[in-house]
Amino acid sequence: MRNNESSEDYLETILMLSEVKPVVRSVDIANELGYKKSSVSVAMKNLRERGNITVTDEGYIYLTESGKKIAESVYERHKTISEWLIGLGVPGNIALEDACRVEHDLSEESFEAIKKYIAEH
Amino acid sequence: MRNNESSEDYLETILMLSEVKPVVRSVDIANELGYKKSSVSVAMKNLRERGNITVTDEGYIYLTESGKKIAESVYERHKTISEWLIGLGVPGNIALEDACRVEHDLSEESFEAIKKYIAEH
DNA sequence: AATAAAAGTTAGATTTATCTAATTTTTGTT
DNA sequence: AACAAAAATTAGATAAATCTAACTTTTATT
Repeated sequence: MRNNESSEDYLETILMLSEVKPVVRSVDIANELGYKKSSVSVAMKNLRERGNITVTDEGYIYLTESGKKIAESVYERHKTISEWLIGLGVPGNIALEDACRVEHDLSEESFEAIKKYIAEH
Repeated sequence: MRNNESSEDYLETILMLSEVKPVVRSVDIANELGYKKSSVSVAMKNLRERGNITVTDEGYIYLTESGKKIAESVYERHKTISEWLIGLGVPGNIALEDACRVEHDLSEESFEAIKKYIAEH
């Protein structure tokens, strides 16, 4: 029915992991998301075929330009939404969980409007 | 992976339709949501089995108490979120589409926090 | 009452994203 | 080099929500 929520989550996770680890492998993603390695393996194959990631011979995963663009967009939403919810008094763990879902749901228009509003208040 | 988004949508649609129509039938839901009759038929069977709706011999669909509770909760979110987005300058049609998605993804805590914030501003 | 139209149901297909289990490949340690 | 451990892959299963196509039942019209 909906969008590429699953793919967006994988790309976002690759970006987040790459900020704290020297290299990102399938097994790192599996641990981070709580999925089985086999699920991640299939998902990486799809992302590779769609040109959103490259995988080296050693199994190191890198975002392509298109993948990075998606990942950064989702990650920005994640941070903006979770910080905003926390600012409204929502407990951190709940705010983060909610942000993980809502980040995929908003149109560009709505997200920009929210961002602008937050910046002004 | 996630919640009962589909079921919540059906229940919300039944509630919305019941506000503007004397009775609600499967075909009305199919038209409203743009689904095939067969899909709605299966979905109504599930909602019936879960005790969220009753269906009369004539095929009229009514929410049970539990169904109404879910539907009203989702519908309130729908209205609150869409009105808020519109208030931020998001075009109406986009705000409504976004609300249709976000309404299923917010925790009770986050929704209440947003509602409280809106009421105070 | 006969027939057409509308509504509802059933069976089977499709897609997506996960899983388990088994296998293969790679890496690291003795 | 041999072996164990870790990582990756493959094949097949499952679940959810939709679809198409065919069929049945109900309602409305002549």
